[in-house]
Amino acid sequence: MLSKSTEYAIRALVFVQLKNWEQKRPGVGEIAKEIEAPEAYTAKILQTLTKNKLMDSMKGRGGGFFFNDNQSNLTLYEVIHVVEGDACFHKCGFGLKQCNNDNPCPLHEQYKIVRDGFFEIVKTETIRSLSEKIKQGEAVLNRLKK
Amino acid sequence: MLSKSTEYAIRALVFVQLKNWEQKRPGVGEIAKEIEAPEAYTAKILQTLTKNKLMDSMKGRGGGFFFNDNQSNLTLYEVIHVVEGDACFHKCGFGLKQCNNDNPCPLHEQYKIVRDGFFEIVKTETIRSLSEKIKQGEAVLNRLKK
DNA sequence: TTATAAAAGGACATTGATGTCCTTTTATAA
DNA sequence: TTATAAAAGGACATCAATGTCCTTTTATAA
Ligand code: FES
Ligand code: FES
Repeated sequence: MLSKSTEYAIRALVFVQLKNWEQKRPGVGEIAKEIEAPEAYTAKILQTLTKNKLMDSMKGRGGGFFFNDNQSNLTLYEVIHVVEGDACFHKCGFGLKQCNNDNPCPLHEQYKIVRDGFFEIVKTETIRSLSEKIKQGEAVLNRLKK
Repeated sequence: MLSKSTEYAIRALVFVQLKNWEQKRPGVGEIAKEIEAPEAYTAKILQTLTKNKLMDSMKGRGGGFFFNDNQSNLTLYEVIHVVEGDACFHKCGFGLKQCNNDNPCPLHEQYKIVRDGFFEIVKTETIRSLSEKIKQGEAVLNRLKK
């Protein structure tokens, strides 16, 4: 399971993408409200994302968050990697110090399949691909009452 | 990913099963050492397990932990349920308040497959099935140097 | 019957994830 | 040029998971 911070990060990035498509650059307050996260905490997460160049930002009047052309097609994996690290893709499901094909724990064969399946998802899906589903009305960004 | 407590619990139960097959009832110290967990913390987890009747114990000289006949074929799911709850089998992978087939988040279709796959594993595998693999030498319980 | 060994249980400590608040920096509008 | 609005950043607060310590209860061996 992803950490709360990572979930916030992904939803924030998707919202920024959607807004960017409308030629807008949302700010912390607007983003926090949309993703239903505390504003100050959201600010920290956005800071991490921009510091790691997953997204860009502008200070001052009319500022906000946005993607530049280098940052299109950001995979979920890259976000996870930056926000919580990628331990979950290597970890032994049974709790051994390292997962090891040649000296497996009794869950290894089955666990590896789900773990690798999740890895495949986050390497394939991008902020853009998720945003497109939402734009097309095939999925939702939040459960806020209209 | 399972919590550390759950991992300790599962490995502890497997060790108890293996020892029971040798007509022995291990104590906290022996269990903690085998699963490479702090002794006092292990004691707490074992307490939770016995309080919830996943395992039995005897106090006093010659005491220790063991399974009785009602407790054979304990699924990993039951252990997870008792130790950390089963939120991870229901949670939305994108962080929405609830996962909902009819109003899906943009990760829903793919995530559900992985989540349900893991659920299937923990509903199928039991403390006994894992222990058997170890007994047969097909898998290991720890990475302790011999 | 008593000493001992073991689990049970209560209280507290540490740590990392999450969350808050306030100050500093910077870009823009007036 | 100055006031303002916005992100960046530092310091601190809270909470749950993890971990520790000590006392109480209980079963058994001597
Ligand atoms: S060794 Fe446990 S999952 Fe690979
Ligand atoms: S709604 Fe997100 S996983 Fe089902």
